[in-house]
Amino acid sequence: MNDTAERLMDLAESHMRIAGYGGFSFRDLAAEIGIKSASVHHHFPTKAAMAAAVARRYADRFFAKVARRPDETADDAIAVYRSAFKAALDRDGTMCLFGVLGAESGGLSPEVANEILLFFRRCIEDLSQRIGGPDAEARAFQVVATLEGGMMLARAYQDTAAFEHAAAGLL
Amino acid sequence: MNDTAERLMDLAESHMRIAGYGGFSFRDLAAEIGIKSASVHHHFPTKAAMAAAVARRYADRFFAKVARRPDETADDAIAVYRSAFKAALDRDGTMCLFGVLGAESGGLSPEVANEILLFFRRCIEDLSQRIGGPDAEARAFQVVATLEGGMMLARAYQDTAAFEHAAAGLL
DNA sequence: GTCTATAATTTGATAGAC
DNA sequence: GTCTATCAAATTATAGAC
Repeated sequence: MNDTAERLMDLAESHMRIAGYGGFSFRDLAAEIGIKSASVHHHFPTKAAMAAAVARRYADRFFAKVARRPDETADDAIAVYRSAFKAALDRDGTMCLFGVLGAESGGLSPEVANEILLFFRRCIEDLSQRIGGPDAEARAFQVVATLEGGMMLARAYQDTAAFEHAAAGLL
Repeated sequence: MNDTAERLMDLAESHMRIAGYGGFSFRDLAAEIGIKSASVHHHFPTKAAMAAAVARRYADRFFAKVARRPDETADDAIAVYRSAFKAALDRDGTMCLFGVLGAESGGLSPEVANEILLFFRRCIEDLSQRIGGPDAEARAFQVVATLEGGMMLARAYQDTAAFEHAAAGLL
């Protein structure tokens, strides 16, 4: 992966986390790094392919960040997920990429919609195992829903305190 | 409010709840009821104004549906909100209009973004009062976040069971 | 209230030179 | 890897007739 492609993905991710899939065009990205939109197609054949690539990179980084700790408890696992989501919010006030894309997934191409499904399936599966017990899966759904919903509220309020309030009751 | 405007709002709401603000055009709506896009501008001056009107109508209906019951407990109030959100999901599998718009609110015009903020503020204020107690506001944020996030997960999974799992732990 | 016609802009994408 | 040039399509919106 060369440098220009990385910078394009950085910009695409940033725009999508603010305004969704429709929140950027190849011309926007090209202008921001000083090239032409035709050159963007050299790195990514279509917009959908680019969004899918950005989604995969986001997922890779996310799951590296929440990797299982030795001797962790169920509450530890939940805290790790909460911290991972919160980090993005604190950095620049933007929400989880998959929270944005998931909300508008009904209008996205199958290749992007599939990445969304893979991300959340993996979240639920991983968290369920780490929480354990009879209601682990339902609890995992609750944790992910609360964190994603909390980020959405923080976005609407333009105040990260909304996320803190929402997530406070999880532990 | 005449019949054509109502039908246009019905369609706009449906499209937005599936694919967000970018999920419809005036031409789409016009074609679906057999008129031309120029005629849509007779009912709504701009797309943003139309979206704001749809948002206000959705909020009015929502708050009528969750209106406070006599002698309700805190759990009753939470159950009322859960039922109201669930109803939409069961009807056609689409999520809350404000959940979709909230996620992409960073790219929406101020007049639409403001309706989003008003809706969630009113949700939190109403729910806080009906829950009561010292941590009522944080609890209200948690409830709304979990329900909105749960709908988003149900959308991504294309399975309403995801919402059920997420919301199960609220009561 | 709806139409035709059209303007002005943006968008995703391609062909081919350098 | 980036460029110029361009295309076809879509989008929001307006003017003015009926």
